[in-house]
Amino acid sequence: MKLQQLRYIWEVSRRDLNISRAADALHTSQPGVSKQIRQLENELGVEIFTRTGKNLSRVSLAGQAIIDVAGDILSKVDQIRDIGREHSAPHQGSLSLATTHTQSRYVLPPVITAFIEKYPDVALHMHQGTPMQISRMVSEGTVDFAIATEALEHYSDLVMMPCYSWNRALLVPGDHELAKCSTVSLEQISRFPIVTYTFGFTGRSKLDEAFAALNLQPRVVFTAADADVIKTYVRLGLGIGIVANMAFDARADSDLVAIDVGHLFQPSIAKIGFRPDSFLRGYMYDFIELFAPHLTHEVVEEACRCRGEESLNSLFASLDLPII
Amino acid sequence: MKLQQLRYIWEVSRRDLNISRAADALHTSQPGVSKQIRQLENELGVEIFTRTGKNLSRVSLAGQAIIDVAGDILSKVDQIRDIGREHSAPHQGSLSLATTHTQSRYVLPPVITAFIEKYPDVALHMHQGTPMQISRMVSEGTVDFAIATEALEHYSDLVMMPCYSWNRALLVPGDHELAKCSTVSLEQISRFPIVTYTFGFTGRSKLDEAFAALNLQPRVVFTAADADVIKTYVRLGLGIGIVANMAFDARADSDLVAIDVGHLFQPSIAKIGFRPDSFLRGYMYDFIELFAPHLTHEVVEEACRCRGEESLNSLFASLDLPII
DNA sequence: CCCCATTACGTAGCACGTAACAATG
DNA sequence: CATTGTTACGTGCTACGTAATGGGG
Repeated sequence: MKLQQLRYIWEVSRRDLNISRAADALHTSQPGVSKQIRQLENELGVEIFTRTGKNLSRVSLAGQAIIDVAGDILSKVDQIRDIGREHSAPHQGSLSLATTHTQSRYVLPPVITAFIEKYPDVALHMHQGTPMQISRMVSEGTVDFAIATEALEHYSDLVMMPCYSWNRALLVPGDHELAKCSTVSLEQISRFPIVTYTFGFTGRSKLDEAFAALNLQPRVVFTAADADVIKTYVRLGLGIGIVANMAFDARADSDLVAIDVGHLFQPSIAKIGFRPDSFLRGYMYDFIELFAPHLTHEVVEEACRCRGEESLNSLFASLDLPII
Repeated sequence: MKLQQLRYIWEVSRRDLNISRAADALHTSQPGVSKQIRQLENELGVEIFTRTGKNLSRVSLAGQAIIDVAGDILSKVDQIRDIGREHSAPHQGSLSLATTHTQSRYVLPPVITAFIEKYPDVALHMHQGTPMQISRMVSEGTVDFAIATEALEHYSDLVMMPCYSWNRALLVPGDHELAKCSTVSLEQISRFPIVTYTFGFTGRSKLDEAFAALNLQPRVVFTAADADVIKTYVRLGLGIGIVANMAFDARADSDLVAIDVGHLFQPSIAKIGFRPDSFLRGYMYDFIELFAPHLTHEVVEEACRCRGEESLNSLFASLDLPII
């Protein structure tokens, strides 16, 4: 058994059982891949892929188990490479994030600035996507970290750490009748058409819960995945906006009035998540700490060790989060 | 990076950093090992072993991390081999157990008999040792299973499942004054010299606790690691014996009288433990079920999935164990 | 007829073994 | 001087690439 062979079956299973495409992706010849797979199957005495005629049709039962373990092995091989790099060139490497619009547009810029100043030789890759997309990316190992408020729970195999707590702001045009109110109630809000996030984005669920609890039916006339679009339609007078409070920029949005409505909704918690079996480079720990100062190197390591849900929760129960 | 290289550094670190001995163990030449290690170090850009002159003196910081991951990889490679065997020859393979004397002498014989009848082609390896020794063996992967009452807790990285609950019997010679009592108290027992297990063996701790709770100081005049020795000294009249009740054989020990003292002590629970990352062959599931019928294939798989202590406990809380 | 996997075959690289060498106690 | 790791060198295996072959849809 050779690492190449594991890499081959892994890639073939990823590429819809197409050996040719897998060979391309691996920068090698297709007969070579074919032969190595056969050799591995011979050595193990079991078919990994079942063939119909000349094509691979599906993964055998044993094959699936083998490929899963092969995936573990390959990720651990990468881990060893990272350990080497960490000790030979601690300030070089790459860091890839997957985040939502809210994070990358309003929260991350100062963090990224500080990071690239400290680590100019670390190549930064940022991927934006829906909460579900970014969860999948980190779960599959495409990126190192995911940062989001929603959907990270769906992948239970991730380590998730709370970063900060935030709540909402009500945005109205300067000439709106609510503009002079320093505080508003849910009843008042529900009288106006509302522009806010699409379901599944940026804590939308907590918003719905608050109205439902009072048996109010808010008239949501427009939903978008990000606050920039929401603000645009608030400016057009389509309705009043409810956005994450970090999305209001006093300077750039001086034509709008923001009214804090944190007392009306449950706070949401933004989290950072990563695979528990990944090796974290030194600069990755630093990135986390830049983003969430309470998540020091030690706390993160402790969180990695906690496999169970409960022990993780108890670890963070005592910490008080920054509130934005 | 090649699997061989990982095997080499792993073996060298196991063999006290002696490349020559590692090469012997690996059935290859010593220069080959030396060269491959250097190549790996080159590729990773980091020294795995620090050398003083010509000898390897110790493992570097990065080296230790690398070796640990290499160990994981190698065990997963074995796992893949096992998956292959499981599907090509499900009734062939090997099963190695580490158990205490109590288990192997009194509890396991019928289980083993049934097992080898069902799986004549599975090579069975049994290792006997102290609770600490067998815990270490299973933790290091030397054996597949450990079966014991004590010490398995010390290795928290193991999956441990309760098998049966047992308590103690008092053994006295036929002419002893307690021989006619159908039931005895701790006070009565504490009046006589006692022969029982050495500390750390076969539930000895529960025994001490029971006396301590009543502020009694039993006169333990002789301790042994197994019931056979204890019975021998009871026969010699050195004292009365307290042993696990499964250690009394009505036929072979007809010269002794056994008095059940289960009401005087907390019951002990015998457990089976294995590494959570090991691949269990089909016959291994069957072995477990032969030994502890409530531990079916499904229950064991469920237990493997539970990483946390708590979730494991809650899984078994509802099961009622066989009582011996 | 195109796509795709397998077989055939030649080559280049490399892992491994033998032998010689160096350093350490 | 015994033990141990490294360097030097030759060889045999094999992984891989090119080319040819064969099935399926």
